[in-house]
Amino acid sequence: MTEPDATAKRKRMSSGQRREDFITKAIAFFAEEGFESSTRGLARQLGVTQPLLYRYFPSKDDLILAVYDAVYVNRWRPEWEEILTDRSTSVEERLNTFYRVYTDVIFNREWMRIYLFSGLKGADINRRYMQLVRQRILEPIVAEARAEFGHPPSPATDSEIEFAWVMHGGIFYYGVRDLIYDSALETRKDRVVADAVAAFVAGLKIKLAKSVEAEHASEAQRTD
Amino acid sequence: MTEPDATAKRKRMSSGQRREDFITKAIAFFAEEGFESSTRGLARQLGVTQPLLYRYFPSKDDLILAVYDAVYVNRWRPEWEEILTDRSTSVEERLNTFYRVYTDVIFNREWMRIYLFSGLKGADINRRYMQLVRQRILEPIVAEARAEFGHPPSPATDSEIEFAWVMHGGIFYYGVRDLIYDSALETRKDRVVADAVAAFVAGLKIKLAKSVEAEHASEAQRTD
DNA sequence: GATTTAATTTGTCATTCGATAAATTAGTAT
DNA sequence: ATACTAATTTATCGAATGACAAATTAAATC
Repeated sequence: MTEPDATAKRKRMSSGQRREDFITKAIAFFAEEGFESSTRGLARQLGVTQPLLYRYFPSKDDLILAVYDAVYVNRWRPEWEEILTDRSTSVEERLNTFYRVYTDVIFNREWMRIYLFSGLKGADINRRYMQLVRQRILEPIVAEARAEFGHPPSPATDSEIEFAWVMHGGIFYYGVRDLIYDSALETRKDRVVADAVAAFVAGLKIKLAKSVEAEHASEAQRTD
Repeated sequence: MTEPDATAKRKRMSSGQRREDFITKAIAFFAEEGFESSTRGLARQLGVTQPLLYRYFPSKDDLILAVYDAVYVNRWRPEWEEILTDRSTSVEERLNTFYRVYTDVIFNREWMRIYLFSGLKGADINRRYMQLVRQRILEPIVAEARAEFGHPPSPATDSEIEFAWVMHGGIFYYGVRDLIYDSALETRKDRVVADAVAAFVAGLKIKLAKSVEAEHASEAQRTD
């Protein structure tokens, strides 16, 4: 439709290339139209007939699983975890660096809409993804902050992780507002992230200090 | 299915009652199954035949519009805005009170899933809702904070509103994690809100002070 | 109890859906 | 050029979809 289709009939791709092409374009298609959209509509965008899809994927659901894999698994960068634990800079700086590169990956219409659609279709995939975020991102963040603030390295409490989740979710939701609703006011992403990170770091410092206080108090009078 | 259907054939509702009943149950149905689900499936849950729906709503889309109205318009409470501007207590306390009652309304699976589904179906309704949140909730919050911190009452900057959005979005996303993904760690809602609010208030105080600094500096040397 | 009104169901339509089988055709090896 | 292989299309199935028209039936009115 938009493309002039240079080689009028550019048929016969190799099996591997075609499969990759299908997945790439299926991501774009499902991101816009949702997973309930027809395989015929997808085939139209692929410039191919609908039954051909079934030579590469046994069923529509299998194609969707391949899409999940391409988005959630393949786009995850192990370096992210290294950024957060590199103690040559402050936690605040590391958080800014991390969210800069992390949002470079997830702040695009495709990723976000696939994420939202998949979450509504069935919570499992998103739950798994959120567990990954928790273990690989939020737990290290809290642990590193504890260390920097001079607290003993005990496992993060649920309440602390949840506090990190609120920052993370706030930044994520900023992306949703910007990329899905075109409603972001401040478009300088790095500035929004910097403000959120600064508030989180300062907030966590206070929160950790308070929990130490509370612990001392309860230790003194043996009360919960 | 779950209900034993007490009055085996409880037919003939009044037009008004039936319409209300349809909308109420359509909210629950579409929240679970999505707006693409069939009118026959909905009719089954209503204990009624499918064509009857078309005596009350000209089309499926009209029914969906009625659902939007019931969720977004009818559940909005004007008192919310009063809570935020009641200067007999601190801004932090007001924010805690507000988010307590606000989340009492929107933190339920139905509301949240309808919100997410409608946002993916077409951004308009959600954009309108977000504009309402901005004008009636976030603008007042920033204005009240400015006043409490002794700043002159100038209109909130985009960056300040965005900062408030990040708190709001963080709290919202906490609800999503809790109610849609069953993945909230800290289930004491009020505690999560209190932490988020405290970090926001402290963060905004610093942010406002910084922007005053920057303004003075630029005034002194006539530079942007 | 007969009549009227309006709520509800039965029956049906043209489309669209995911999926399969069989026919075709492009590219490669001989 | 011929034969073979694999990519792709054509044709088609049964089920499900939104919507409409006509028949039915419960409840209100007389």
